[in-house]
Amino acid sequence: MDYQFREIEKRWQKFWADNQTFKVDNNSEKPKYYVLDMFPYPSGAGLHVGHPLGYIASDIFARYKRLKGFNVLHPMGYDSFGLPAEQYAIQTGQHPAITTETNINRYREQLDNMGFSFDWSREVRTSDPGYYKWTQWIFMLLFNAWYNLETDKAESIDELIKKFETSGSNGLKAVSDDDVTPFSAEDWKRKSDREKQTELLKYRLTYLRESTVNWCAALGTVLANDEVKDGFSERGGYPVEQKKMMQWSMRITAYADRLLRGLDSIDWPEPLKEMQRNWIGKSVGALVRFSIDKNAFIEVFTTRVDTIFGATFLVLAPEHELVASLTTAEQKPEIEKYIEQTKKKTELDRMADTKTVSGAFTGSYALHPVTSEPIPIWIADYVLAGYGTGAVMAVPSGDQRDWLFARKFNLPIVAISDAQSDLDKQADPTKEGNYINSPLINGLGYKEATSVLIARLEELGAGKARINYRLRDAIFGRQRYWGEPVPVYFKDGLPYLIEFSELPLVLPEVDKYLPTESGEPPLARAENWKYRGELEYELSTMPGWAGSSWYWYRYMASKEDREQEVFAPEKAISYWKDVDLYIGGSEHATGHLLYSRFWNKFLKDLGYVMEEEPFKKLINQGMIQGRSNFVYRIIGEDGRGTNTFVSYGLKSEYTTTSLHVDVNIVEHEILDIEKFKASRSEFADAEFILENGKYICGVEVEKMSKSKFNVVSPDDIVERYGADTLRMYEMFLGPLEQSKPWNTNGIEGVFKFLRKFWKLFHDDDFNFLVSEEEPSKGEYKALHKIIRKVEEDIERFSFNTSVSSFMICVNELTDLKCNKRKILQDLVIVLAPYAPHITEELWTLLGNETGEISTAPYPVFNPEYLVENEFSYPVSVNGKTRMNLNISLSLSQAEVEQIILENEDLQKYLDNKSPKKIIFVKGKIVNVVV
RNA sequence: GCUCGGAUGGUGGAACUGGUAGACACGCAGGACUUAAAAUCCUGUUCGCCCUAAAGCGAGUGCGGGUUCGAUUCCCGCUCCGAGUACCA
Repeated sequence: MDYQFREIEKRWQKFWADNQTFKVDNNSEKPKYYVLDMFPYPSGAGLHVGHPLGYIASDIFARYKRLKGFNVLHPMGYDSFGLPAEQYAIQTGQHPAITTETNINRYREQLDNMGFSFDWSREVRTSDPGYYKWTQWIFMLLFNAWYNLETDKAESIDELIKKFETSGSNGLKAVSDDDVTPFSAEDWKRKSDREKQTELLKYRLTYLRESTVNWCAALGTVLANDEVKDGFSERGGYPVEQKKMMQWSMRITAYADRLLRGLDSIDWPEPLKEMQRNWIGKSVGALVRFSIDKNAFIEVFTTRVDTIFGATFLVLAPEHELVASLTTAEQKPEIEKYIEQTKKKTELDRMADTKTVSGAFTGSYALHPVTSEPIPIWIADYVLAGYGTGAVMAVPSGDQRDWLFARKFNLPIVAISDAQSDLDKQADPTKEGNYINSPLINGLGYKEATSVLIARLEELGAGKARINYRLRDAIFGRQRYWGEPVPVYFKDGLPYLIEFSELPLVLPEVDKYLPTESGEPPLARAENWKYRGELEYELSTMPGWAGSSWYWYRYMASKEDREQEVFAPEKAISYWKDVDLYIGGSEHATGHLLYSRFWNKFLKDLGYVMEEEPFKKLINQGMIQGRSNFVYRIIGEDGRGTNTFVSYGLKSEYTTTSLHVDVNIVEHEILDIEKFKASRSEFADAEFILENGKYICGVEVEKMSKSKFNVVSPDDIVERYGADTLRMYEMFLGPLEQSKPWNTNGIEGVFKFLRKFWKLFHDDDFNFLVSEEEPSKGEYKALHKIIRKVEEDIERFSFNTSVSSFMICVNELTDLKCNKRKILQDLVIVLAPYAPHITEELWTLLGNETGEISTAPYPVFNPEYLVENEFSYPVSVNGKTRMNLNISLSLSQAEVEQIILENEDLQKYLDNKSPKKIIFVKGKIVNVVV
């Protein structure tokens, strides 16, 4: 039989499902290995050919590790709460659960079609109450926790209450809201229950607070910073504005430093780590107070306290709380006008317009903390209310923005270092040279100056060293329906957790998925919610990242384990520990991957998990872009489109307009004219101007999307070439981490390879036939070359070069007409991770027990077969290639040198001079220097 | 603007710590089989020169320098492309 890929693949996929071949056990003597994919959101469009790239890579790795004797956890699930299903529900009234279920079934079908070795018994769905019960549980843990800076970890809120009871807030080192006021143990005891709860809320790791949030009116919800891109929502692209609202937040800032430090201990791509570092945005500097009068002062944050003597004015953000009280009567109109102006600017304008310098003078002055000189106070929108203290000391000689501002408003520019130059043209932020015009630090360099100054400021009570982070606490509530309900109810306006025994707090049914007329979230419509009427429930739901911030632990719980009342059994967690290899896109750098690290650290602090970091090694697979094809319609003289299309190469001779054409009717840029005519009635009688008898289409690389007719479904490829070809071809396309456009130009080559491989085991009449003969040395050499190569490639995630090596190996064996069992059996195992179906079939034909290839022993590389006695290789003289020498590897270096000296041909090139130097590389002589 | 990647034939891409650049595949050209086509197989394919052939010569990894016996690989400067980020004090 010829290579009947569809029949083989379907049969094995069924076999694996029926036999639960990839079901993994938590009790094993084998070493563990955890290979994880970022689980998908099941969208209505299904998978396109770009989605499985990472899954294929992880599947190859998982299968390889299994063959290598590891107990491999390789699960899959769905991040099934999310906006699209809800938007669809709003439009059609269909419950998001139904939409989600349908989409999941479609995803599953597509995934199964590609022969992945997932343990589906461990599947998770974030929208499943049995799952989100534990998401809610983690929320409750966070609510019941505070961050102790002394022990540098999260602790139970009961510990904090004990501290308050014994010593009040005295000596407490904790992460909290800014507005905490000190109190004694007696004060605490005198507080009412309500007051106590209000105080505790300022310490809880998830808390309710009025804060400025990103409000997206079109989506009717708030968004986290990472869900906003350039002033628009990431999902849907709707405008986002700033709004003050009472909101749930997560105190991720408590973990800022640990999140930063942890990056050094994990094997992640450097760009990704860099993104997280920037997002956390640690800056080391100082807080400095500029006093206004005896009772009031302006506090600024600066990373360059050494430039303080160059500070010639202060600038406040227009929203700064002191602006109103600082504005003098005569400056009032100007200030008000300016604030009015900045309010009108949207967030977008403000970002786009970074060149215009604008501001207004308040009329007030503050005193320089060291020199006591009066310094004018201005406001300007280049100072952000949300960062630092919302106020800066402006040093025009050292900071370009301050310099521009000083120029525009005629404020003095004072040089502070003898190394500064060109101050009339621009600011010079150099740290070189020695300070001038700086009373305390004149003559000193950067390093000493900073510590001298901070010491002095501390002495004066006017400043202190301070580390500032750009990272904000994460807004946690969403005014949406399709998410996890927050397990909280309110009493007297204060939040309380519902009882653990009431979990999961199941998402109630609603009549519509829209906010209520009074603007409350959709959950306000839920009339039959349990305890509704008794309890005033929190009406917002959790954000998309909640369910994905711990899901890898749920996979550790086997199906049986999930009956237990734990998120994952302790025993399972201590066996699997962490994810050894995580594969997914880099777009989650500042979202999912940061939140997951945060929750993981928190769970570690409370002793629920073992490791400080959840994902030891991470690989970003590149995006597969779409490759759009175009036809060119000729524009007639009347300016309207004709029904004549001109081939790409000739289009410059006409006026044309380009039209996307479905990539599925184009092959090697040649349009299938018949299919094109049939595709739409208006094209039925289209005419074509051809080149060389063909219609050549134009090409462009774009994102894969339905509207561009460039979506290629994996199902079509599987139907045509088989899953094994698809898997190998996606790997063959290029390095895993690189983004590349999809094209099928080379897929035939991979398909041919698999068929050749199949033919090795069959005679000319396609009857299975292998020889029991002892293989030759050459045959062993071909085999062991591939064993070594594939091992090396897989270990460094260079799957593309492996595919090439397989092709070389099979070509060599074909040339040798090798059909020896001893060679082929090992080759099957080495290829199995890449092409699991065909290898499983051949494994069975070879007489092995069916379905057991995944537990076969991986062949051991034997270097003996690769040693060659005679090498012929080029030898250079002074770096120029001259001639080939035959030299035995077994000779010593001295003997080789002797041969060179005696070689007449080589001597000619050496002009009979004796070589100065003979260069050996790995025992080979490569160059002779005269 | 800042940070991080990248640039190799007609195309996708190999070359692991500096050691025969262009593996492998696609495409293209020629050939075999065939009445013909498809499929399959074989040969050639970086560019230029030379050529009856065997062979030979020269250039060549975005551009310009440098280190080295030797550079796609390391260093300096530049150009272009991609990603992230953006008034962060």
